[in-house]
Amino acid sequence: MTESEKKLLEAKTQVLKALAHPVRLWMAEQLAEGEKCVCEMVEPLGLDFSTVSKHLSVMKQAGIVADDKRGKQVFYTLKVPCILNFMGCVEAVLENSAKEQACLLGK
Amino acid sequence: MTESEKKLLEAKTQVLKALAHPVRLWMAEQLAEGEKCVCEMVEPLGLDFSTVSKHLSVMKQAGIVADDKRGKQVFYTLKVPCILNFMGCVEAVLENSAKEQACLLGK
DNA sequence: TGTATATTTGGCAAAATAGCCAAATGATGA
DNA sequence: TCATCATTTGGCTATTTTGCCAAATATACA
Repeated sequence: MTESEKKLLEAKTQVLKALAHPVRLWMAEQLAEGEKCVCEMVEPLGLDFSTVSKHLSVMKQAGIVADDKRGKQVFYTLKVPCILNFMGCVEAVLENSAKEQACLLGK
Repeated sequence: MTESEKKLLEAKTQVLKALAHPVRLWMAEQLAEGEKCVCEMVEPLGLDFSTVSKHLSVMKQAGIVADDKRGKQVFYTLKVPCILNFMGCVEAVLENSAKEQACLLGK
């Protein structure tokens, strides 16, 4: 593996990591429906404001979301909706696993 | 957020986490080209046999690979090729970020 | 200018993850 | 059966990630 292949791999990984957390995945799903400000996400998540902000900054760093400051609030949008197409695949994995589980139990 | 929504979110996250590591992503890409035994991946990665095995077990647990023991070797296959469609989206994110970076530097 | 509101940043402790080594398991063939 | 090879598991430390608190920033408005 060359150094540049390694670099590319790390870069891709960073994007994946930005989604690979329950809070951030939830945020991505929320943002898929339209922009939201930080304050709108704090309460449903039941987390500290600073924690929510940090999660959003991880996603921003990864290039998945964009922020837009308007007045006192900051609105986030999903930059790459194709990310959510992927969730169909992830759900297929889960259904598959559930089926296998059921099959094992049936024996 | 209900308890079952939380459960679903965690399950999806587990699938994403299984890909969100350079070593595991590399493995997934390799397996996309066809089955491989553990021993074939150890050397290119330059990691301990046990480390490679553990990474594969994370992916197996997540339901994205299957293992098949034949003789002394264990062969792994990618169960869900749609996972790699997603990488197109991830690459789009990276290109986007690169473009923005270039734009900022150009100013 | 001062105050209140929304958000980010720095710092810290707790939890999760990664990778190595050594030991255990499992299959093959002498 | 014994020795060997491929792999997995257990256990340990080092690193990374998470989430809270407190403090800093930024904006609007009195």
